[in-house]
Amino acid sequence: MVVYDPAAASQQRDAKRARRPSADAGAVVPYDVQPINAVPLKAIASRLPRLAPAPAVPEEPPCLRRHILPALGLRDDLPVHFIDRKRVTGTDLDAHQNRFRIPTDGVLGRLRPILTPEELDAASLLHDPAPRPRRRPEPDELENIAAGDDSEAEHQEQGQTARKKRQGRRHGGLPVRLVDLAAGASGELLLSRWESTGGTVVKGEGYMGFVRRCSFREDDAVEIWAFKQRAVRLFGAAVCDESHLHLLIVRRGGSQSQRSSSASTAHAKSEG
DNA sequence: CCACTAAGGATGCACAATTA
DNA sequence: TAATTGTGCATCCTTAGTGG
Repeated sequence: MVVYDPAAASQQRDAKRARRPSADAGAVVPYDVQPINAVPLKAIASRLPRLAPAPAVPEEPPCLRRHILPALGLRDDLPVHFIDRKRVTGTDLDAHQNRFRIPTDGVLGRLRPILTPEELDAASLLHDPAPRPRRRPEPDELENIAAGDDSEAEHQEQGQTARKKRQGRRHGGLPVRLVDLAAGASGELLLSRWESTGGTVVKGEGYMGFVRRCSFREDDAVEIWAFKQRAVRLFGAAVCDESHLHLLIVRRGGSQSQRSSSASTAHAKSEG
């Protein structure tokens, strides 16, 4: 097993490309995608919030290239990027929440550099929104919010601080697929960063169905890996098609010893 | 078939708790 | 102390059920 180092791999690919521009299909820059350095990384980096030290890149899941990528119809030599690790929370699995939160550090520091500007834009990750201060609205703002709402006006008359929540904006998102060793790939979900909190989530209709089938449970430690197959054409012929961005969620270690057996079961299931 | 209603799903804001 | 994360819940949307 080789620890995958995206930076080192990138350097190797660059070196290869310099020698043999099209010999290594896995290293070919897709014809219709701007190179990663098209993203104004310097500009982004200068505005990045202070990030925690990047976690050491763990080993790739053993069956990733042998089973998962082929099962998804993807090339087995795709670059796979470690995004981050986190502990699954109750809200990640809550049927009413219907979303999976991605740690901000991983999104900004490791996921964002691998996406094109178009993809970043779709996920609301292209620009860093100015942080909106958390504050209670001024009385005149309350009036505006409550305009046309008699009950709200009554509340104010009663000296209550109750107010209506603003209806959230629909953020849309970047189409992604979540992948789990037990559940396989989800349907098309959306990766999006919220304007209000800057939190990044994967959401969508099929999420809860995916969660019900997946191998992780609340309080499990999981790693998040990302991979995406870019379209490659050779002499006008499609060598491989563009795929969705895939986010692989793998349970690793975990604090719950009783879950280790189910983890191995899930792993064995995916292996077999 | 259409209109109405209720229940549950989907979404994202607000804020408390936690962390660095 | 500021930034980040986790949680509660308001709001809108969709769909199933019901009655005319």
